Amino acid sequence: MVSSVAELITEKIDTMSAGERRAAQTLISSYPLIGLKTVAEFSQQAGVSSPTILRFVARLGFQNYPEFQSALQDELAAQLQSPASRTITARSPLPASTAPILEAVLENIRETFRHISDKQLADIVSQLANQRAHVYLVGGRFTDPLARYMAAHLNLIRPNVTHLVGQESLWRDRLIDMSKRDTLLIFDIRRYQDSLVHFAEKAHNRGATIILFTDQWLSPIARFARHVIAGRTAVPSAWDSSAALFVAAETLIGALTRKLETDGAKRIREIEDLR
Amino acid sequence: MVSSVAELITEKIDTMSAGERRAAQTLISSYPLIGLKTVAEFSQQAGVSSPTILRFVARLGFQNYPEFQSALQDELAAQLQSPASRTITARSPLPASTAPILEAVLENIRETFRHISDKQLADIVSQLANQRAHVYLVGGRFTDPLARYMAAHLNLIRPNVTHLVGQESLWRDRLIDMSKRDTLLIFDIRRYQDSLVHFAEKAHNRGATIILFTDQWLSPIARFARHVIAGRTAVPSAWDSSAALFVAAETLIGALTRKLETDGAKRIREIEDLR
DNA sequence: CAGGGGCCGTATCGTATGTTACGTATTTTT
DNA sequence: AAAAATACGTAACATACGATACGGCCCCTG
Repeated sequence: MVSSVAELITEKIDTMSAGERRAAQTLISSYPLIGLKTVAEFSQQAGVSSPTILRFVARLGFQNYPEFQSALQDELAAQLQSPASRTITARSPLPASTAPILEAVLENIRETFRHISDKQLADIVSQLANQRAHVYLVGGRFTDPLARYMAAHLNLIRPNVTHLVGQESLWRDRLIDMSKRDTLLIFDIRRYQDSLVHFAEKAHNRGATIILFTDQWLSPIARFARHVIAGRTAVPSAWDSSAALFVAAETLIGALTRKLETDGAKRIREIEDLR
Repeated sequence: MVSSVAELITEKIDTMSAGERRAAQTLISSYPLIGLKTVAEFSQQAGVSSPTILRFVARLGFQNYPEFQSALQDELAAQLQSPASRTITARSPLPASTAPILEAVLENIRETFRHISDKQLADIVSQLANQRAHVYLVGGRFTDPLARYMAAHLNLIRPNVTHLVGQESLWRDRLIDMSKRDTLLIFDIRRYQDSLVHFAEKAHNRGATIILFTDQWLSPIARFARHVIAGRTAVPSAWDSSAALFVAAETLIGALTRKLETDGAKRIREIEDLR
């Protein structure tokens, strides 16, 4: 099995003619970006004609140019997805140690936050800072604990926080209480649960603002969400990792606490007194 | 001067309509590859129509779609040029406000695993691998979600897993079922809860093996525990961070899955069939 | 030196892609 | 509550792109 186009080239370059070799070398010299541009640009860059490029692509075994481009894009996707994966696969196929998973998790967290801007965070925080509006939290099979964790903290720093538990039919009863200014915070990663999607849609129809924590492939709920936090979940393991979402949730809690600290400090003191 | 398309998006996202935001979120979630594909594919992926994609591109300030694609390709070229530049760009876009907390969390995770040996992990895993023995999980105020998360996974890969919920009096009733070979997995961080300590002591007296997830100052339960995972929790925030413990829990799940994969794979398949 | 085969570019064709106009639904405003 | 404005999708359009047929050139061979 040959995985990368680059390997394919080195494999077949002996069977190529002069013009095709020029195409190959041009592609390798700025791999793989030239290949993503049009045939015309590629040919001009290589100093050959368009048909030569197409013959070059055909010799690599691709049926047509778009198929060749798709292969390059898939490679690129694999590279960009987890930069750590290169070093991982470079070492050993099945390491007994936990280091690879750990590195992947750390990289996931970093990558996740690279796509979260200050402004987005600030918007979400101010949405959650409206203490008169209700905040509802709900999660899926594996993410419900995240919702629970966040609800436990939110309950401390502001009123009107509800974690929706148990059966879906129980959630539905709370829909009636949701109004335009309320917020629904949903956690949903693969495999996305129909029940969550339906619930999100209904809440959306009632005008609630939806904040979605999901994975990088985006739950269908993204369609209804005002804000989307897309966390990286891929790790070299049988399971996905929710660590990045967990850290994102913690960060949100921290930011909200800072924003509400004047009110919040008083509230927390009162709660402590009650214990 | 605005360099990256990603920055452009965060800058203009609140001037966008719902459909355009979907496009933006989709692009960011798998940045930037979807933007290199055709308008049709992009629109389908985002769940909107082609014109919406084009309106989205236009709002970002591009004259037409190819110009937008060129911008993405130029970015990609700059990134791919030097592998070192990736780590550079990896730092700068991190949101300023969350950066300190984020760095602290990452360092906490790394530091936590520095104190966990492969042998310790292996010992815990083989303790949990005994499928005939029961595994009980319980957590404190903020750590109960961690216990719940772990229980959700453990339940999939082995039988006889019980997450103890609700009032302490309910836990006590399970003590009678605990025997010498059973395992109690406890999460407890500051402030350590008396109820958990008492429960751990009683379980210990009945001969159960206790695995403790705690913070670096060690819960008093450590006295009774056979294994202790001490996670770093300190972050520059009002709250402690349980992220390191969360990752440790995920790692344990992963390691156990690998150990039980022959049995586990069959079990998971059966569970899938039942859904 | 004549003949043949392979290589490459020019020019043309069909099609997939980006673009735009228009109508409908939804939301917002008065 | 009505009307205006905005947002979104359907469908028709034009362009630009990839594909292909064809002809000339070079090199190798007899």
